[in-house]
Order: sequence, then structure tokens, then C-alpha cells
Amino acid sequence: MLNLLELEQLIAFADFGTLSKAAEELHISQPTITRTMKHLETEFGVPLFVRGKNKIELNETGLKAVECARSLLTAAQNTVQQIQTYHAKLHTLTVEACAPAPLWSLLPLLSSRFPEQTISSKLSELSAIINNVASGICEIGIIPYPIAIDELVCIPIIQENLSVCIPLNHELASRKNLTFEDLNGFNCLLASQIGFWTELCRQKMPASKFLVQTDDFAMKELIQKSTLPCFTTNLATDSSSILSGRSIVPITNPEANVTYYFICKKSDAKYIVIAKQLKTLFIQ
Amino acid sequence: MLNLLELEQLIAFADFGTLSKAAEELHISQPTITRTMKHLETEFGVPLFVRGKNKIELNETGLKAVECARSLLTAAQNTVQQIQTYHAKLHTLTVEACAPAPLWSLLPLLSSRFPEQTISSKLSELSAIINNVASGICEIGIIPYPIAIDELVCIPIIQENLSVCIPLNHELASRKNLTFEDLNGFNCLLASQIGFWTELCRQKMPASKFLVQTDDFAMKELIQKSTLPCFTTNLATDSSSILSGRSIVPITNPEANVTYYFICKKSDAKYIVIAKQLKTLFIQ
DNA sequence: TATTATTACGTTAGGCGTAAAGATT
DNA sequence: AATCTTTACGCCTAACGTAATAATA
Repeated sequence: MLNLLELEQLIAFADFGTLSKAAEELHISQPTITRTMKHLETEFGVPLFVRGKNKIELNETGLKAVECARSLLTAAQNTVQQIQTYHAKLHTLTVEACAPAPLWSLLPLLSSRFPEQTISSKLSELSAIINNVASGICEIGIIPYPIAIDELVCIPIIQENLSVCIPLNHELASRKNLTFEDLNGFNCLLASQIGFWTELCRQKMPASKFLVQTDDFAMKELIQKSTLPCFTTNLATDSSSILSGRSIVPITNPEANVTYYFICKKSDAKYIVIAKQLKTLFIQ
Repeated sequence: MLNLLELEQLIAFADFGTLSKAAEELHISQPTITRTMKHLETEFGVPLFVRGKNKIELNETGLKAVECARSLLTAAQNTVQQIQTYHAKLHTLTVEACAPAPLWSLLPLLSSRFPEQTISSKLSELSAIINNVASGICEIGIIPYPIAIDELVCIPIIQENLSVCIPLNHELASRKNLTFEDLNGFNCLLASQIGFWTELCRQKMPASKFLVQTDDFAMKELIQKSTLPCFTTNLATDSSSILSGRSIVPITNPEANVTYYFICKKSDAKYIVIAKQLKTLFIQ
């Protein structure tokens, strides 16, 4: 039976030209590699080298053997990786969502229901979410509208209502309701990592500039020390003290009041249970 | 680095169901295979088994690992065979001929000119000879007529003239010449392994039956003890005593007097030399 | 002289088998 | 009781490195 370590030595010899160099590179002694080359010849049953008194080189068969050895070795390495990724995929439950808020309720539920699974979540584009769930790249998706696809279930789970937080002395602060159209033109603070909301704001308020803050501390500072409008929702977990100096005004556009839908493959019954659980908690 | 022997044990376990059975089949002890399975798990870095107190079975990753191991193992076996056949092909000079006689001169020449090569020869159908030389499956071909193919050289080397051997008291024995048409209808003795001659006789003498003898001794006995016509040629090496009771009459059909052509790839200059050597010996 | 392959030899470590234990049916 | 896996232990082989040899450029 072939020994991959021996093939590795053969390849090293082919790469470095002499047994000495190869031995040095592999941190083994010359006699060892000499022995290995002889052993390889007996394993293959054919001569692989032309030997001079103090030189040795590959013959034509040897060159072919090196070529075969390379592909066999990479095949072996691929095998290991294949097994490892297979194992990882088997123990990873991947969630892709269009916004972070529904994950706050979903992820803890998944963790407790599937404690042996690694729960992996990320924000993605809407089309990517649907494609990846459909193709099995991820198991669960969260999208802000219902879809009807044969192999997928689509269950409403949570509603999120967007409001704008306006400093009390701002001209819009006294309004009971606002629309994107009212806000269009006012520059706003915006947190990063809010999924599809970012794009929605940009579309609905094309005349506004958005000051996107990646740092949470900076965001809070700016909310308190600036007069720029910012946003919150019914699901936001910010302590209310941060918004104490501001008026919270609901945005009435239908796009600002979304119902999140849980999607997964119909065959994944174990996940559907979770969705129904969320639905009973949050819808009605 | 993976060890193919260990993978073989994994496969044996998958095939035989228990470590004990697998150990027995592989003629190793149970502890050995237990150790190997553990070692495989550390090599892959992932669990492959679900273990009970006195039972062990493959988990899902393990099943995948077995599948991968199988393909890797067959790849390794293929590698060995590939190298061996590559070596064989490299050291084998294959000749395919339409008849045995030209080989009697050609093969000794090839053996002495290429002593390190294994000379392999066989009789083949005409179309197979040309195809195999053109495609590189064999290096040298011998055919009974010239051809013109771009990549091949075609050199006349030897002539063979067919005669019929007729008992002295036979009605045709006194003829100076004969044709296939004269012989048609007379049943004849025929040696086996005479290449295209067999088919030629059957075509030219459709009314005759041929008693094909595979055994050399039987052939000689029948020549001496029967009155059936048989054949010989100018290249035949049979001692003339065998044919002493018979009249040897040349057959005048052009098909019975062939010139053999040596064909090989134009790129194989080393073989062309041999052909020219034969040509000077036998032509003119 | 410096580099290279090979041979000889002594040592060591890793792998195997035996024996025993633990556990299940 | 029989079967199976795992652990413990001791042996032994097989592989490695050091040192020496031979040969070349």
C-alpha cells in the first residue's frame, strides 16, 4: 500500500533536485530519503531513477510518478478538508436576515432548541437570502415581505415599526406622524448594520444625507450632542434615557412598518416549529 | 498526513459492521483497529463515530468519510497501475503484422537493436494494424500492400510467394503453375496463425473446405499421410524432407505474391532504420 | 575540497498483540 | 453466557539518525 509521506518525499526530491536538498527541506536525514526512494521503487515495482555514482535523477517513469503523486496528495488533502467542511456544515445552523431586530428574538430560541448546533447569522441582501435558503446554503432566512416558493415555507413572525427621533426644538418635533417624504432633505444619523433599512432610507429620502455610524459609542454621543434626526423602532433595545431629549414620531409609510417573514425549506420541519413559536409570541 | 492503511481499516469497519469483524477480516487485533479509528478522528479533526458502551457506529460525518476514503483508496490503486503500465509501455515495442513470415526476420533485428525493450508481436486484422500504428497503440505494423497516410512511413521490406504442395499422384501435380481458380473446390490443409492468408484462401477458393490445424505435429503428420494439398512459401522454414513426396507448384495470382510493407510513425526514425535494413536484405 | 549518494550500524519510538476489564444483549 | 469495545501493558520490529564510505565536479 502506498504511503503518502513517502510520496511527499518523492515530490520534494522532484522540486529540490537533489536528495540532500529535499532531506534538508523536510527536516529528515539523507539516508532516510534514499531508503524511501528505493522503497517507492519496490512499491511501484518499476525503476523510477537513473543512478550515477554520486547523482540520482528521475527517469521518464519517475517523472510520471511525481505527477501522479502530486495529484494523489492533493486528493488526500482535499479529502480531509471535505470531511471537515462536511462536519462543520452538519453542525452549523445558518440564518440570513434582512435586518438585525428579528434575530434578537430568533437566535436565543435556536440556541436553546439546538444546543449542539453552531448558530451562524448574518445580514444579507434580500435576493441572496431567498436564493441561499432555496439552494440550501443557509437554513433559515428572514425577509420583510411574504413570498410564495414551492419548496419553502413562509411564516410571519414579528412586526417592526420605524419611528424617527427628533430633538424637541426641531421643527418636526411636534408632529404626531411623519412620512419619509416629510423627512426627505433632512440629514440623519444612521447606525450601520441595520440591514435593508439603510437602503430603504436612501431610496425614500434621496435628498437626505445619512451619517452612518459604525461605532456604538459615537452614535450615542451624536444622538445626545447633535440635533440630527435619528431612528428607532418598537423592537429597539436602546435604553430610553438616550432618547430622553427627543420626540419619537412614528413613520406612517407602509414600508416603514414591516412584518418579518421566516422562511426555510418545507422539509425542515424542526425549524418551522420555531417560527410558529415566534409567531404566537409576537403576532397579535 | 493521512495513512491509506488506516483508511482501509475504516472501510473494512463500514463493510463488516463491527470492529471485531473488520479486525478479523484484516487479520489484525481488535485493539489495533480501535486505536486506528481514534487516530483517524484526530487526523480529520472531527468525530466520525457515535460510541455506546459496547457498540460503535459511524455518524453522518463518518459515512461521508468512508465514501471519501473509498475514492481515495481506489485513486491510490489506480496510481500504482498507471505507473506500471506507463513503464511497460515505455519499454515495450509492439509489432502488429498481417502474417508471421516477415516477423521471422524483423523480430531478431529489433531484439538486437533494442535489447532493453520488450518486443511484443501479434497477428492482427489489416484495418486494426493501420489504426493502431496511427494512434500509437503499437509502434510498428506489417501489411501486404502500400498505403499513403500523412504521419506514417511505408517501406517495402520482404516478398512472399505462395505455392501449393500437391502429392505427386495428384491430378494437378504435373502443372508448372496454378491459380486459386484451379485449386477452388479441392479441400486443403491449412496451418493456423498464418494471418491474412487464411482469409485470402477462403475468399479465393470459396468452394474448398480448409482443415485448419492448430497443432504443428498434427499438421506434419497430415502432410505425409494424406493426399490433401497444403501450402508453403519462399519464406517457409519447414525442412524440405516433409514435403519430399509432394510437388511444389507456384500460385500465379498476384494476391498470392505479396510484398510486405513496414509502417510506423514518421517521428519514429529509429524504427525506419530497421525497415531500410530489411529492405536491402530482401528486396532485389 | 565540497557536495552528493550510499552503506553500515546502533538506538529508539511507535505500533502491534495479549490479556483483562467493563458493558450490553 | 456470549459478544463487543476499550484500557493497560509489554514486546518487538521497523524506521530513523549518526557515522563512515565512495565518488564526482
